[in-house]
Amino acid sequence: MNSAPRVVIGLSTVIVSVTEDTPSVVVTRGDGLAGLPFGAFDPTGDRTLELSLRRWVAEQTGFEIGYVEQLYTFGDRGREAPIADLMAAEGNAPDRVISIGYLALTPARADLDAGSAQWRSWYDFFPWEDWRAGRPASIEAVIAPALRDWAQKPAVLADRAARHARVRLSFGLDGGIWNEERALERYELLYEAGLAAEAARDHARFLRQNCDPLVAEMHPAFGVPMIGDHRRILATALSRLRAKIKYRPIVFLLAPETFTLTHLQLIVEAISGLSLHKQNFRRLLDRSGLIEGTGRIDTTGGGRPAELFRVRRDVMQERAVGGVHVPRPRGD
Amino acid sequence: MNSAPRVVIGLSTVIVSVTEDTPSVVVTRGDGLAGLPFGAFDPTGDRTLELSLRRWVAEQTGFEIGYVEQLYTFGDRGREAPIADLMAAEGNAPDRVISIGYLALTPARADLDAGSAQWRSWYDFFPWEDWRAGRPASIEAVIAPALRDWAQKPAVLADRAARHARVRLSFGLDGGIWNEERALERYELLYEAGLAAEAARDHARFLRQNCDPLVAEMHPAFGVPMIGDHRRILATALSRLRAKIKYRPIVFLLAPETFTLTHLQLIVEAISGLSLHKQNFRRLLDRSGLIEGTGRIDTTGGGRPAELFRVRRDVMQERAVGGVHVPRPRGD
DNA sequence: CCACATATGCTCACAACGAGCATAATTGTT
DNA sequence: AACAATTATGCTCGTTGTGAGCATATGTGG
Repeated sequence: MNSAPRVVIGLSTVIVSVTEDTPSVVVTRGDGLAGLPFGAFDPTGDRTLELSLRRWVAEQTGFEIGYVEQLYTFGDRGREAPIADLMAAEGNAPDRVISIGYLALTPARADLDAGSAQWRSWYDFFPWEDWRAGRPASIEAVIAPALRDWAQKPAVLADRAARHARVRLSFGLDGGIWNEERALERYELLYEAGLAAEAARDHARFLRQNCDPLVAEMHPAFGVPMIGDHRRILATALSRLRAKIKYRPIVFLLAPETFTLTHLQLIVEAISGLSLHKQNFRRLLDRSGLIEGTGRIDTTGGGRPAELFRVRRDVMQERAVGGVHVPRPRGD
Repeated sequence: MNSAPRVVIGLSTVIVSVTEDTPSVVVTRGDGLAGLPFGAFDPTGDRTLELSLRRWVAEQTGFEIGYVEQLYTFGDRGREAPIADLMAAEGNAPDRVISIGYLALTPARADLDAGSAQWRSWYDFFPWEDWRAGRPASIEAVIAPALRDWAQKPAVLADRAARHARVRLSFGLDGGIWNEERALERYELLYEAGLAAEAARDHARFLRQNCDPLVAEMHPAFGVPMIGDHRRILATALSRLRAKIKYRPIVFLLAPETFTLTHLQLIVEAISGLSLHKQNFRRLLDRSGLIEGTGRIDTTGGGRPAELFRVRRDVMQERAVGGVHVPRPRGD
């Protein structure tokens, strides 16, 4: 009965939280390989996509998520969402899986219910994205050479030039400037160049080979792989969050009720992967009018105690803008 | 046979072009009510969503689209994509329709093939969004009173306050500032307030009534309605384009090969719905380094002839940013 | 009392930007 | 030919934004 093709909508969520200086995401350990929380949309039951998402995230991880936004819808054949495998294992393989990625932000690292989910730094998956202590050495040592090799491959000169330009632009090599927002672009480039473990897996799968090349020797500089298209979705979340933090006051969704300015700065630095000028960060926040001091003081730090601030929720909504302005290097 | 639920992926495209000072989109006339070009994704045939889109846009309108980006995926029950009706009419009703909106930009208004498609100003659908000649009178005269009525309806004080705040924020009433990027927010508000004709239709449909309330008397200030969720997708496109034009050099995708600076300014003004300061616009473009003068001159204008410029395509790619900076009013 | 650490306040130079004046090069009119 | 009308282009001026760094305040532990 070859009636209508079976389409399944897979929803995957990047749940982000920052503790101290670590930006964490919820991953499911599952069969050893990390993955995002995911589930299938119920076409007959769920009224909206987002409600569906909230429902099964609560079921799976045991806590209610607050802020959620849609990231992107993927539908490439050959880069299927892991729900495809799950259903195939049940002898229920769909003709096609459409994968919708979501981003959720939570202030504190809420305790996770089951043992199947845990928090993990997103820089485990993208080591090259953390520039807080300067440019990661592995870029020049490992990633750049591999990408240059890839760029040299095409026979036609123009193709080589195009590849070199892409490498230069996305990774800021050869005097180019680093743009932290281009995280997705960088991951996609590594995937295309066969330097993401997922690329080898998808390729083997396409050839219907039965090996599991994810265990193949891949240099740690290229990060920890994930199931299905989940690292792609995570990279999308990274890019979106880094861009949005600049023009919308969403940092506060990641901060606790009261916080010191240093605390807030650590969150922004964790997200953007850059280190910021302390005094200017304070000035910016001061002028934004988005926060107000509580009289209280935090004495847990080493030096002079810091004042605790809180968000002015009334102003939050009003503000069209209200980002935190990650600086560009000037004349450098 | 109630086996697997039938899910259909509908793709709709907002194809944008600007001629003179009119931002146009391709709409299909169809049964009298305007709609965007749309089609169903073929789960077994098409390799990617975007390829599917390009294929049937070419089939339907007869020209190849260039730049395309995904907007958003809608799945609300009760606000279905028009493909649901189309399939239902064929006795082939799906259990659920997921609607993915796309935005395409073309420089010139390419000739449309069949008679079923035509270009139309997007301000026909959103008259309140055009502030180029100052604040539209219909906002204060028609829209604001209707929204204030709606905001007064709830019995609980807090609900009324919340509604008033939303109205004030999105439409910049009572001293609030107008943010042209919030086009989607404004349309959604009008829909929720029952001031978009589509809301009445969806409501009647939900009640399984058979009337067609779209023909009901709705003041022209609320704009021309569209089939299905297409005006929602169009509003999404408007918001996205207005935001993106500020930080990415995408204006040039809407401009011809060579153009005068005034021409470019007209495009930006048409998109943003605002009028800009001429000299500052020039200075900004000059400093961006994104364009270069051809020696040639355009004499079609009334006064002093203007120099023709072209894009420096090499620089286009390099630039992380490169928007056109629509100004905020200062101290107003 | 001192070294140390962190928080907080302030200045300075320069870039970005909103606004408007002035000038240049056309066409059409008297 | 002089002049108004129109549009393009060049420039200035004052204000605000911002990168960078110095200086001071306030806690801790020797």
